[in-house]
Amino acid sequence: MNATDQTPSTPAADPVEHLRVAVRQAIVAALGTEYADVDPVIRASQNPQFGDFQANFAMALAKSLGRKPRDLATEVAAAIDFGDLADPPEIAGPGFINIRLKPDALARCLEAMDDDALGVTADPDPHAVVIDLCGVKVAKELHVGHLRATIIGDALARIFERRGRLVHRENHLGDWGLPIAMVLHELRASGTNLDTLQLADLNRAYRDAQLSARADPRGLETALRTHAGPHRIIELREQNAGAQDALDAAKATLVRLQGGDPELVRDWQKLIDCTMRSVYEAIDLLNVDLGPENNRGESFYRDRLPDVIDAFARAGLAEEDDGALVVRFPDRERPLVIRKSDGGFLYATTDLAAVRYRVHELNGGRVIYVVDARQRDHFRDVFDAARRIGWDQTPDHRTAELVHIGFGTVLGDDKRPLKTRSGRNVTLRSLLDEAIERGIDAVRERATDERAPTHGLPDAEIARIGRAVGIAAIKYADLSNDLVRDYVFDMDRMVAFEGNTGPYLQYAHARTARILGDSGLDDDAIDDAPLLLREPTEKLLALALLRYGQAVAQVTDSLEPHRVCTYLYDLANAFNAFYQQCPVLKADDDETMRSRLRLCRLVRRVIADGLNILGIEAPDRM
RNA sequence: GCGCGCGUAGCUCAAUUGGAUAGAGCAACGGGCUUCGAACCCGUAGGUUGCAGGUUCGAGUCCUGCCGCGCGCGCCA
Repeated sequence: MNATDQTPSTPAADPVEHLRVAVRQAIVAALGTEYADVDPVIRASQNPQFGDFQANFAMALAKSLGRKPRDLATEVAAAIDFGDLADPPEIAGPGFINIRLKPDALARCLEAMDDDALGVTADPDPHAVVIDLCGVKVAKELHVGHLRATIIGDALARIFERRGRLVHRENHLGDWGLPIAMVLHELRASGTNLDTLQLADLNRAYRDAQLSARADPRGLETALRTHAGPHRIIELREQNAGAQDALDAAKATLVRLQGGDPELVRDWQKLIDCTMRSVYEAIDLLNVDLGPENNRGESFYRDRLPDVIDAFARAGLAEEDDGALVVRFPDRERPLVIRKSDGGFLYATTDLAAVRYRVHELNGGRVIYVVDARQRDHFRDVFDAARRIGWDQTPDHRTAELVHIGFGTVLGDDKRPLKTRSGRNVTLRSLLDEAIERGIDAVRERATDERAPTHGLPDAEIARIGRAVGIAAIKYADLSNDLVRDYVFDMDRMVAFEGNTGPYLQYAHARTARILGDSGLDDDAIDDAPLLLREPTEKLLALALLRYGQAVAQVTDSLEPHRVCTYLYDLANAFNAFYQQCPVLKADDDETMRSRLRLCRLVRRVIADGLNILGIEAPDRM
């Protein structure tokens, strides 16, 4: 059920909608029908002294009318009829119109919100949302960078799905370039049994392949210039020659692979299978919705690449330069190379084929790339090239939005990109294992308290909850700050469970679950309990709950998941304040108790739903 | 050199997309459990939002110029 299914007699959940209608009518009444399109700019007030909501249209509108904003606000305010929705508005400052909801109206909105939709409106746009996420490189173990590309993409996908959009999660595997061929060649040359291939073999082969192909022409130059001993010079010459041999061998392997050599293709598939086995282990721990059905890697586009080149050539958008084919842009120096001088294709070619596929064949109205910020220039080039050739036009002639979400780097406490002590990339798995261990420790420690509902639980259950807590800590820490910024990875802070953290939200959720469980009442007994919002904390909690739908809608618009985090943190704060001040099971009378239980149930649903769209679990106890 | 991004409390981060007195958490200090879970709540203190101009009723947010840090800069992905 969603908002659009509601009968007209049911008041919509969001008071902002009601206020918008009323203020708009007042604007028309005061100024005339030609102002019917003016946005009343209804916002939740930040400070209770300015009411619950405010209408901020007057200042900008007065400017265009050449009038004093305060006079205009006064005039419109006099024409506002909020009926039994709100008290008569007050004018403040330069022309703010402050609005205070009547308690009954607040309760009615909240009751209208108390269904499966929870105030989240459906987005009727029939176009798909395509999300490029994860970014697995075959034969390479996942590291910290993949954490962000995976969980941010998954969270966005969930949020769009929550609003009813069709989402395509695209795992654009790096499965078709020279690096893969190098590893493949290395494995075959070393006689590794590919049927028992392990991640460690892949890691080793990847490293060896990189090493043996690394030429050192500069070292040779230096050696010659500084008249190094003949021994050293011979050594370097051999290394360079060896590197060239290794590269040639890898290229030959690539050519055979691309030519469809059955044996090589079979081995190549084994490489992918091995890589993906470890990827799915991590994905599974992370509670991310991604499977084989989401794989559409570089190899998928290989047959479409010649056509990309032809299309650009036919459209007169590409030109030859030093034997390469490039697309030039009027506003920047560097062109986009779409075909190498040796006739080979590049990642830009593949990306262009992917844009076309995603818009034309998947009918994507928004194509979102969750890839780290360093590739910003690359995607700008690719998107601009795609637009110039018209590949951003959906089959029904709508202009698709192509957007790169360039997230920042995960830093260590030295403010440098996170590395191990020995300077290696930190594997995702090691990060997750530590988070899980810390989560389990915390839950186990907590369970020693006799009052804790986890007291006496079997160890396997403690471990299950601890895993959810540890993963929540790590994911929430990542999702809760602005994507574009780098952030410092600090496990201690994440698992401290204080402040704006995943476990803090899980705790608030567990509190509601405990109360509801202890009440002994089933849903029927709460369903139509009248909501009595008498205490200040009850009212603030109600206002916080009502903002949920807007918080979700905002993220499908801005593509900033951290706003849902901030919202949930505010809600949990409001709940904890309410919890502190208002006894629920020990309320003075039965009516109050049932009202407060209903509030708890709503909080529980919103937190669980909010965490779910972030890909975070909400255990009933912890 | 050119391009892009980022500078907010001692530390880690927010700021409803241009709105009122810039808010949280940590660290510091003070208060609250014989009552639903204290992983909590309430309070005190902490700021020239890198600097300088500009736009306007109003700027952390937009524009210009500096400073600092990071990233990128044709045939790797």
